[in-house]
Amino acid sequence: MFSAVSKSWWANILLYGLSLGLLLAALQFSQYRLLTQGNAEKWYIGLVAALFAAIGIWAGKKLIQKNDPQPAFIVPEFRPKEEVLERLGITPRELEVLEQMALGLSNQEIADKLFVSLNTVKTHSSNVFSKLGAIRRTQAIQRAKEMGLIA
Amino acid sequence: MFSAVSKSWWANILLYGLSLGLLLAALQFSQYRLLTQGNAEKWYIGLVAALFAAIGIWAGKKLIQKNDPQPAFIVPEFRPKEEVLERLGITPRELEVLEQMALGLSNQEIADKLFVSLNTVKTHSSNVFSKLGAIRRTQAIQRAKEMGLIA
DNA sequence: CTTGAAATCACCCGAAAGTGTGAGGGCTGA
DNA sequence: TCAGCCCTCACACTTTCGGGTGATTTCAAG
Repeated sequence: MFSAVSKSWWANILLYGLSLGLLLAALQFSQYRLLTQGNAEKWYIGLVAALFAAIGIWAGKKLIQKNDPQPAFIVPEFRPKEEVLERLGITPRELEVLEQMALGLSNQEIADKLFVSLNTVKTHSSNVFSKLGAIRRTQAIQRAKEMGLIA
Repeated sequence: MFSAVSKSWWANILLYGLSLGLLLAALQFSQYRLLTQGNAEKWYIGLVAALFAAIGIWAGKKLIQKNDPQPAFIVPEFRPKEEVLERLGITPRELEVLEQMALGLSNQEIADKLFVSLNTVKTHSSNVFSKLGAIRRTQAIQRAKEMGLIA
């Protein structure tokens, strides 16, 4: 995720630099044609200014959009924070139960989905609660979300 | 909310136009001083281009930040989607109960917090469940979140 | 081989959640 | 004034949760 953001960012920087370079080149080229006509300078300067303001707006827009970590449609791929899991001693199975809980499933439904008994799910969820310092499943979900354990 | 956005937007347009005008004026003024020095034009043009690119980026940034409702760090201020609330017929009080539920509070705690009886909270939550098509509070929370009703 | 963590399951019991029904008061628009 | 919505509360009932305790199995590390 971090590398992806950096990559987009550098791509935009390069893109912006490239566009700026190209425009400067075009500018250099047309300079000799226009400057010979005498009083065209003020229009020329104005045009350049407007053009670069426009490209600036465009570039700024692009940069901001990429810097914002909330694209929401590109890659919502979620990864639970391993360090928190280890610190709290939450096992993989317990995390699975926690995830299903957050989806709004009952213990019985989780049991069916994970092919274990209802009692097993209860045990797992009880362990999760104590490890999260929660006394209700809604509380556990809330805490897990703000800790980055579940999406 | 809508009027505020429009206001900010127009303020930015005005600000940008003003800056552009000032720069053009400064440009006009310095033109006669610099152009007399002969080969200063290319540097001059480049400076103008860079300057306007910079101001363009700044303006674009400002405009985007105001237009984009997802800045994430500037204003986390959350607003439930009114159209969804109306479509489902969820009343203000029901939404309040829903929000407290999502924070992991029990019905009794919600009752204490909102200064109503436990039975009242139960009634509200029952109504919320049926309106959201949920049969459990965790499910209701999940649905409400993906519908943008709660944070 | 022993020890321990993880996963599995069972039973009991109290607390919380959720359902259904009924009802009264306040406010508003027809 | 009256229908309709909202908020409020009650009570009985069923279901689900959550805590506590204990047990078995598997598997990997010591």
